[in-house]
Amino acid sequence: MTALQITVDVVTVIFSVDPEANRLLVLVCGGELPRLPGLVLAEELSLAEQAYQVLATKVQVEHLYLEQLYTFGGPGRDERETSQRRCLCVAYFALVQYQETVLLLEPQPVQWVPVPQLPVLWGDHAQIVQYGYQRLRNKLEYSPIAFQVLPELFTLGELYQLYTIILGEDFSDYSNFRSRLLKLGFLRDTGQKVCRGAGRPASLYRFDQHAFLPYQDKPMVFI
Amino acid sequence: MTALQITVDVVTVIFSVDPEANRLLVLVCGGELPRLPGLVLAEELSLAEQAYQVLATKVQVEHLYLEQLYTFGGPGRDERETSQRRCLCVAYFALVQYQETVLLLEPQPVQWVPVPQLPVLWGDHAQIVQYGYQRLRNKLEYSPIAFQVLPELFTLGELYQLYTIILGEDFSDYSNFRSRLLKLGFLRDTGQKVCRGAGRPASLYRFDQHAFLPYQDKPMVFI
DNA sequence: GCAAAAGTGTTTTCCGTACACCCATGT
DNA sequence: ACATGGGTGTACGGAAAACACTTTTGC
Repeated sequence: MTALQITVDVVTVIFSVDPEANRLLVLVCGGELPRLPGLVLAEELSLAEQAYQVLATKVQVEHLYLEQLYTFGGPGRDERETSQRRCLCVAYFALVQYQETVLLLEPQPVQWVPVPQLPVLWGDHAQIVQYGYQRLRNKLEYSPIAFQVLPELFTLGELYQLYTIILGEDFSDYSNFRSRLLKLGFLRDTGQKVCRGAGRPASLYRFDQHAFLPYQDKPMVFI
Repeated sequence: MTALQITVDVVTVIFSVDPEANRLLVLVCGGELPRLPGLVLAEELSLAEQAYQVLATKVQVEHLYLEQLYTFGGPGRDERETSQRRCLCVAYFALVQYQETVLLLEPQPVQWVPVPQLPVLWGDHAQIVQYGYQRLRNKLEYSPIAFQVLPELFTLGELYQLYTIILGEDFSDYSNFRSRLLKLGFLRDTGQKVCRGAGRPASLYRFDQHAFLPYQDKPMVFI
C-alpha cells in the first residue's frame, strides 16, 4: 500500500460590478471549456497569499476584497484523480474594483462574464461560482466590503447601485437605504459635490473605518 | 527540484451543551498538550465523511450537526512541515447532543472542557476552537441547528436554556424569545405536558421542518 | 402558603416601508 | 421648461424590549 498523493488547487472566484452595463461579472479563463483561475499549491505561500497570486496572474488591480470560501474535496470531483492521487480545491472569493482592473490576457485568454449568463464550466467550477455568489450577497449585508471596491470618495448613488446590482433592484428603496446608512454614522460627508450628467450634484462620502468598529461582525448592518 | 508533498489533516471541533452544569463544552483529546480530534486524510472518503469519522472515533452519538469550518494552511503552522512537506488542516465544526454522547476513551483519553476554561492546545488548535465558537454563535441565530441536538420533543425552557448557554444570559428575555418563536409558526405544540421538578408543567414542542422552509437561509430568524 | 417554573399580556419605543415632495443641475 | 438624479420628510404598521401579571406545579 503506497501513501496517498494529494494535490491541492487554489482557485479564486473573482467578482466585479460593472456600473456602466449594470451587471455583476465573474472572471473565467480558457476558451473551449472555461474554468476559474487557479493554481496548484506548490510554493512557500499561505493559502491566502496563493489565492492572491491566482488573482494577480489574471488581473492587475489595486482595490479588492479577498476571503476564503470553501474547500471542495471529492473524491470524484476532479478528472486528474486516481486511486493513488486525491485532488482538493481550496476556493477563495474576491471582489475587485471594475474600473481599475486590467485583464492579463497572456498566457491564457480571460474574460468577464455576467453571472446570469454563466456558461458551462470545467468540473465543479459552476458550483463554486454559485457558492461564491451566495457568499457575496450575504457579505454585502453585514460587512463593509463595498467600500473596498469603491473609490476613496463616492456618492450614495454609486453605493446604492453597487448594492442593487448584487442584491437585485428590490432589496431596498433608495431613500430608505440612504437614511438608514447615514444614521449609522460611519459615512462622512466630505462636502465636495460632483455632477454625473444631468441631475442635482451629489455629495461625496468617505467610509470611516473607525466609526464602523461598533458594527463589526454585527448582523444586518446594511439592510 | 522535487514535487511538494502535501499532508491534509481533517480536524473536528466538537461542541456540546451540558444543561445540568449550564455550560458549553468542547472535546479535546490527549493528556499533556491536548489537541482537537483529527485524522490524516488518507481514505476514499469525502471531506465531510472523513470529518464524521474523526468524530466517530472519539464519541458515540446519534444526533448531531456537522459542517465545514475553515481550511488552515500555514506554512509554519505545523511542526511536521519541512521544505518538501506542507501540512494543511481542513477544520469541521460539530454540535452534538450531550446527554446521549458516550466518550470513547481508547486509544487516547478524551474529555469535555468548558470553553471559557480552555487549556493551551497543540499548535493552532486554540485558534480553530475560537473560530468554531464564533461560527456556532452565528449559526444559532439564523439556523435551526438547535433542534438537531434537542430531543424530538422538548420544552421551550430547554430550547431557551440552550440558547442562553451559547449566546449568554442577556441575549433575550425568555418571554420575548418565546412569543417570537411561536409566532414564526414552526414549533408545534404536542399538547403533552411534562414536569421538571417544581413549577408549572411545560408543553412539549416539536420542530416542524416543513414549516421552517420559508425561513431557510433568511437572516436573524431566532433573534 | 410559598417558591419555582410556565405561560400571557401590555406598554413603550423604535425601525422598516412606502410614499410624497423639494432641490439643483444639464439640455 | 422639463427631465434627471440627489436629497428630505412623514405617516403607518409592525417588531423588539422591558416588565407586570397569571397559572400550575412541588414542597
